[in-house]
Amino acid sequence: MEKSKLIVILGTTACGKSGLGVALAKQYNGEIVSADSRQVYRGLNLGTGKITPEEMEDVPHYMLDVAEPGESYSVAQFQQGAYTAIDDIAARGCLPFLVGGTGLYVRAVSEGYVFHAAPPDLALRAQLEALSTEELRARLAARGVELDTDAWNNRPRLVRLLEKVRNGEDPHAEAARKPRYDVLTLGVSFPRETVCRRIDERLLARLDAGMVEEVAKLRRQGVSDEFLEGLGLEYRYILRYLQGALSSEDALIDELGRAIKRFAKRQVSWFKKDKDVHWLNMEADPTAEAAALIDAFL
RNA sequence: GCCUCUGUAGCUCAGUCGGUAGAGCAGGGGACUGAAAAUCCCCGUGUCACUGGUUCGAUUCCGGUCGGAGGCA
Repeated sequence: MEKSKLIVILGTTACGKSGLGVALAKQYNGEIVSADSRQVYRGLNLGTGKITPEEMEDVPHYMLDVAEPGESYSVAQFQQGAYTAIDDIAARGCLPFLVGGTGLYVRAVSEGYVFHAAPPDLALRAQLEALSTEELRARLAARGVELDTDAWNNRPRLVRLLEKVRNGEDPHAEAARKPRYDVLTLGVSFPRETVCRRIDERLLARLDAGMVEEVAKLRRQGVSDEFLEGLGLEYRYILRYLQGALSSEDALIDELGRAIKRFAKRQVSWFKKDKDVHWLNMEADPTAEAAALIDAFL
């Protein structure tokens, strides 16, 4: 059976992925599946830079607002939902676009990560979380698990390894993948200085638009500080600002701006590993260039 | 005008009881298949303001010059 075609649009934050996605979707009778680990949550809008209903211009979007803030959500759930949405779009004869900046989520779908038996065990995690890092390592060593230096102090990863071992999964087994789609990957990016400038501008604009209030509102609705802290970036730093740990709006802008830029760098390191990305020239006409690539692909 | 403090990595500063120097932030590189905007790993040569002097040797001590901050008048 022939695989259905999927257009992936990835890139760092604040580079115009959403807009490009909508423009191309309209041109190709397409629909959009978001691949963003924070935009899956309802009510996280300004802080995640989520596309607004107006900006969607009637192009259907999927995998936005599919979880309640505070709820645990994982790549595997995302992959499942994205597969369903993409298959449905293709079945109706439309062209699916996967658009997003969460490297893991994009890749889980575009490369078809195969997830194993061990699902997250929240109770076990809570229990392991209480142990010292040495103890976590000791337990892994007792099970014959070898650690590389990158994971040595990485507690979430140590916990996950233990979780896998607990489920009889071999943590050293090669990660499996079963590509489900025929993929064309387009990348949007700007030189670092430009990305930084765009990040700063967008940050100020969203602050004006009421981003702080969005976080305050979530707290009022009962979303825990712990959850907000764990979301990182906007939610983490605005929370700290509301808690008084960041003394002024200037301090907030300063720290949050830096954090977003650091994040953009991590995104780049994720994406540049992928050799099949067609990086669009943003100085010229990225939509036209993308359209040419899509025409050739289809 | 006088007095005191100060001039060290892009920024903020630490330090060398004299043997050419190190942190945080920024920056760079990387890992990451069920928390991923999370989490973690690696990377620091800079005329130690300039200039004389003392010394085997000065960024470190002494003098001067030029910046900066404060105080007195």
